[in-house]
Amino acid sequence: MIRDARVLQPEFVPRDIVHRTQEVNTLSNALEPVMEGNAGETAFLYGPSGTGKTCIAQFVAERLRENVIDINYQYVNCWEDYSRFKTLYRILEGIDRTLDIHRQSTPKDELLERLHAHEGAPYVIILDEVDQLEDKSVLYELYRTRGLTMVLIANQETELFASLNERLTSRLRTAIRIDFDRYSVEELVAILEDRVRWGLREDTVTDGQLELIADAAAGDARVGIEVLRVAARRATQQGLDTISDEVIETSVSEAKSEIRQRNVEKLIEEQRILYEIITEEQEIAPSDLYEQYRERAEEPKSDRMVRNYLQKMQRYNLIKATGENRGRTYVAL
DNA sequence: CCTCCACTGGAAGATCGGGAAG
DNA sequence: CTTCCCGATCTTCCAGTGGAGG
Repeated sequence: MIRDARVLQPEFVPRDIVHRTQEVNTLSNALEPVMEGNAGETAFLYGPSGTGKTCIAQFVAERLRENVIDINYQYVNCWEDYSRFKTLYRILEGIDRTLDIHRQSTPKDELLERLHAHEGAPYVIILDEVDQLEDKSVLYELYRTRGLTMVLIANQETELFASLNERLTSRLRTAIRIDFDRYSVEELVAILEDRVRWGLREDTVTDGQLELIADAAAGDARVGIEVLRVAARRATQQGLDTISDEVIETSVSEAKSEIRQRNVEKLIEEQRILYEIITEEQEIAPSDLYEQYRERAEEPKSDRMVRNYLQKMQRYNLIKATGENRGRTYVAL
């Protein structure tokens, strides 16, 4: 059934983009000066998750690298590398192969100095989930770095700019802005068809079934591809030659819970205790939550730290805080 | 309406762990 | 070995906020 499992992985970047040609062209134009060895325009990619922002940024950057011999390119996920240090470290990794990766502590600001000292080929960096950056001033420092071209990815413009200071805001106002809307069912079907062509054997799934998947994914390609992956795996386990409607139906919820499970696995012990309490209670007031946590944890952290944990869990879309101040409750999703 | 106080989240400083320097 | 420096984590303190309950 499955011909090439990599094609069904979430991080897979296809050889051809079947939609979003407008967005691809706009981003290509922004990066055009890199072809002549100059810095490109700063580009902003906005849109909900699963609308192809990351995919298109990587696609355009990869294509650029194929056409220009002398170019450096690095993808940074600011969700994982959220601190100033980690971000700069990751960016340096893209140009400085001799950087001693075992060295945990470096003299203060040596990272930025090294980056500024770098002279040579144009450097294109993609900063994904840039709104997750703890210290946004690093963006200003990067903006000022010669020869550096930034592609910034975030969910919402207003949310991102709210966390930036004026100096940075006015600079970034001139950046090229590209909006990504949710995929329509037809577009999503086309994307899934493409994955099926490369990832699965022929005639294992009908167009009608892809429509079913696209419909359940509600414009989110990540969910759609995950459903396809789970369905193909299930059908294989059941010894089927083709994917049945029944398999798709059960795969939708399984795919969604697998996406959630992957996030739960990223939690540390303390956060998992909190997640457990909240899922048991469904909805809980802050003081009750703090109390129950103190009872269950072997060495409970302070309430302030618990609030930090809760914020992180909200970003993972595992829980939700409703209401403000006294009216606040935490709800399991 | 007003007051109270539970709750949030920023700021500053302490502590931890690991690596480098002496 | 000790001392210093770093980033990360955590605590302490606290100002600001707005819903609950008189």
